[in-house]
Amino acid sequence: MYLLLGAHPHGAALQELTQAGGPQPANPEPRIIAREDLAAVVRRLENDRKGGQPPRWIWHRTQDWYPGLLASGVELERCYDLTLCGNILAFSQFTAHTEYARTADRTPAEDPVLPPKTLLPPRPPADQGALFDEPDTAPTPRHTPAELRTEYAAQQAALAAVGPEGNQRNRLQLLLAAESAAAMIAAEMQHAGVPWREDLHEKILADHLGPRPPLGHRPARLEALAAELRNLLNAPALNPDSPQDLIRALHRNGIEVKSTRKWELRESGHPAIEPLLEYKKLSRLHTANGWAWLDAWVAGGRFRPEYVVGGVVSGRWASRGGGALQIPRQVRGAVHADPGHKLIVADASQLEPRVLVALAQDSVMAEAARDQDLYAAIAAKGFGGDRAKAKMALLGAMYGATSGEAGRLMPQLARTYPRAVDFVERAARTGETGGTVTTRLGRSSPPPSERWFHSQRSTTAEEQRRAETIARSRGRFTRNFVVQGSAADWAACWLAELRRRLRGLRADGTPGAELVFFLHDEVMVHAPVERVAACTKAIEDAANAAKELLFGRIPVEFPVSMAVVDSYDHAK
DNA sequence: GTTCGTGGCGCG
DNA sequence: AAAGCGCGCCACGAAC
Repeated sequence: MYLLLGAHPHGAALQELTQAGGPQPANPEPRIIAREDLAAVVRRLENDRKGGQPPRWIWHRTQDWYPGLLASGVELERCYDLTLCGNILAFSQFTAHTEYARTADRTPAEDPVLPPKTLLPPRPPADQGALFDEPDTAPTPRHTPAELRTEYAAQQAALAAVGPEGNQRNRLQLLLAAESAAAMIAAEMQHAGVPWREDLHEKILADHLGPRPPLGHRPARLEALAAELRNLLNAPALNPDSPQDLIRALHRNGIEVKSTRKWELRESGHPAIEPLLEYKKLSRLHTANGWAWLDAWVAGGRFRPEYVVGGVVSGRWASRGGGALQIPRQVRGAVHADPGHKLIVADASQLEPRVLVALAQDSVMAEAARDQDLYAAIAAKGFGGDRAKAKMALLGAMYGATSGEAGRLMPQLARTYPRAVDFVERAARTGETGGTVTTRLGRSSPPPSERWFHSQRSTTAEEQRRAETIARSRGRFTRNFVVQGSAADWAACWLAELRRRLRGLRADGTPGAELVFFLHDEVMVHAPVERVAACTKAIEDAANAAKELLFGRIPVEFPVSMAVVDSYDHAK
């Protein structure tokens, strides 16, 4: 059963579709549901399960509906996010020949997520005066069931037009399902929150920085270091937070650095360098994850960031608020399981190189990828057992290193693994010449920038050199895009499969395990101790399922390393 | 006054 | 030792 959930001034407008492919409404007139009844109605429809399957909820954006439903205690099984799926279909090479992609708005959006094309123009309010007369009235509905149906039909038509070759239609369909599931998971994780012990966080801050300072003041430890720096650098008014101020003071003391980056500062043996690096480290803790951060982002023992699915062109998630995807190691001790619970921290080991092996079908590298430690296996084969070298070479190949040690190692890597290296090289050439590359499941890179097109028309030698720089930069982007993006495809399937299994575990109604955090190739599950074993199995099974969904049965392992801990800082 | 670009650094 | 991908956030300081 497919249910369209559209906006309506009174709450929502609901319409049932007779079948997936034929988007004909079962009820010609949408059912209007008052805002206060919505959660109850949705819950009833979700549990109705005609034919065993729960409905698939089709809506403009998961973020518009699902957080409110979760707040009312309603969890849903599946949805179709028209915005996220429309964005994929508008750009995918698999659908490039379709009407949908041809007429899509290709202007780079301010918003990372493009609205689907048929939903684009927000209609002006019918009556401007009403805004003032009835300030509590909901805004004019922008997406009626009819509009949603039109958009859904357009997207399904685009999908149906994908040829069967290379299994492209199935892959794209899988990506749309995984992306929609990801949108639900993001909302659910925000709803659940990361278990965060404020007392432990405050202890970390006090240990490093001293007691909490009055508003607008430096903590004691930072103030002391600043005083020491002013003294050592003979700069009584120095503000170490100002790079300009700082670099002038360093120069006056004969420390000839071009920037204040820490790797450059470490070169100098001046006695001021050590306290300066210490200052920078602690200052970072204070400003990024200090008391102000705690006040702003942690409440009721949970950290609740907003995740932005589709926020990165490669398909990775972004986040808004609280720097959720950059929780520094320093404060991970504050992430702590509730009594009677454990944190299961699972990490897909060396995901990107393994994805590269599978993409390139490099059977020689696949041998190394059957090993738990892929880098060590590669080192044994071509780098005289030097694991660090092997790792640097492989990362360099995926990132497009040209100089330095990584650059020098490239020929060595190419000799042993020509297929894998050739795969990323081809992606780079495609990008340099303005082409598009595509992930395993069909997410394509955006078209070249204005700057790239403009540079193509260069005439002078100087302009041509700049054009080459711009082209190489895009080559590095597309080179990395295929690997990072396909890894994101894998991770989305992993998450969706894991979510399904965790839902199964709590189907009996007992309190279950919750997905509480996701970071590119890592998930965190907060589970009652008696559920830990079932959860670790679910995580493993989900990883295997993701591999098969993407690549079928291939002789490449995607091992998951897991830690069952009370505290996040004990993982890894 | 606010907005925006930059340098720096955290994460993968 | 320090280059090569993707992000978000902070403080600063110039531009508006």
